Amino acid sequence: MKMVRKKVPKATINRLPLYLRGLVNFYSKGERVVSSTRLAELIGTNSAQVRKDLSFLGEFGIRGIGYEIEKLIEELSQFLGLAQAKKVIVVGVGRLGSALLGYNGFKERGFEIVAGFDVDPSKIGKEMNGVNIYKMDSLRKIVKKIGVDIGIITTPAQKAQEVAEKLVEAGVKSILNFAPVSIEVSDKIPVRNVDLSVEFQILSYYLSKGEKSIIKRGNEKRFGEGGKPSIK
Amino acid sequence: MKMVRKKVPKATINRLPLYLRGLVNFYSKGERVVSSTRLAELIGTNSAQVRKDLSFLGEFGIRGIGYEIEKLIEELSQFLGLAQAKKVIVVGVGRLGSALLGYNGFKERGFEIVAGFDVDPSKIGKEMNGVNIYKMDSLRKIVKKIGVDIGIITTPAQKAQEVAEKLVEAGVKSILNFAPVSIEVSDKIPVRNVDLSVEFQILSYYLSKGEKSIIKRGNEKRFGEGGKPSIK
DNA sequence: CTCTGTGAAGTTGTTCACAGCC
DNA sequence: GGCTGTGAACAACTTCACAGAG
Repeated sequence: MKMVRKKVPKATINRLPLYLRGLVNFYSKGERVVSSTRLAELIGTNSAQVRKDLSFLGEFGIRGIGYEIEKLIEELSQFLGLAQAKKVIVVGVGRLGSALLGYNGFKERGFEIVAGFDVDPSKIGKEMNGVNIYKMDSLRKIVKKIGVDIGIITTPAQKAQEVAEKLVEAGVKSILNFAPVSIEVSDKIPVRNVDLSVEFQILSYYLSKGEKSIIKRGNEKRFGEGGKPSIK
Repeated sequence: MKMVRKKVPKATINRLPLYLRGLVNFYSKGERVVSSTRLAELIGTNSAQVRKDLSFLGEFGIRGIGYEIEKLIEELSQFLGLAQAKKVIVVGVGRLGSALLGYNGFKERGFEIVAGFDVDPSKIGKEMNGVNIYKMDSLRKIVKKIGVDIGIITTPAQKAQEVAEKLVEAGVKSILNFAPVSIEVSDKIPVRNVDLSVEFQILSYYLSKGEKSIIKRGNEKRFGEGGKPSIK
């Protein structure tokens, strides 16, 4: 029972879902084995990177052959905690919120949107794509009842911080924020931000520079609030 | 006329739009000067990081005081190439594509969506939020005519690669891809990928680990295709 | 005394290069 | 001969710590 699996770098964590995506794709095309080189091409890195990344989870390659796709998918899913389905809610059923409610691809991947919330009376009580829209006041009660893994914020910027606090208070375990502000959650709740204007602006820079190709991958950590430095 | 401004790290580039966002926010609240510490809190990093990042663009802080917000906004906008408005098209007017077409926040920030494209005859010829939807066959002609800075891909995964190639071929200068596949563009065209399932899966990992807070920021580079290493 | 700008130190992440197994 | 796994070298990025300006 060896428990001390080496610490997996954040940068690696961010790539694992991409490997998984590619592997599932390969598998559905009938392939059963894949080399690090092939996987690397797929996500725009090199084979050494792939081998190093995968080596953090264990040794499941076969020298001279490659990786058995089915087994790798299993290992990655396990490692990423995808074994059980996750429950997701969407707060803010505007254009983007509606688009997310309407997309069925998440469910296939184990992320089920179980409720929507909004303040607009014309939306409350309706259902979209089989998902009920509730009023904000019900958030706490519903979250307590069904247990929610991920809360998506698709409200206007000014409401985002307030919503984030309500989500945490209600017991939502992590947050995906689409509002164009940084939200501050006092707790140790994982938060990821997706700001499309930021994406545009980064592209704008490379455009104006006449720069080379870039592939975006998530990254950047922070602990709690203050930015306390760690041990030294 | 000193031209050899130091190379700005990718990690810094990815943070600049966040500083800009925060500065605009501060400014609209009537503030005129800001310290590195305050800016750092805003995006979840520390003051040394902020000062180092800004120092790559020049010296515009005032010792003992801080940064003049208006000036910093100007410098950042300039640096990111936001001085002239950018033209954007959306290929794939499904749920997500429609949401993007309907959102007016981009225009305010200088990114104007000038056309949509789809294969669905029921959408072609319509207009959404003042943007005309064209058939895919018109892509080349329209892009040639108006000049397009950013092409957004919101098609199903199977079509994304094909669309990417058409965009490049038509002369679109950069790509923002929402389809859940890695696209391969032969040219030196900047590409950024946003895959919401990937975001979910990264959150899933931190959830299952009971891990600390993370803030996502884009990152990861690649040159052209092969992954050729650089000079040694 | 406050807050910036920046070399230097420290940390994290990537690539090399080769031993080991198929 | 082909491909993985991995220490060691290298490169990128972050944080420290302090000189210097207001």
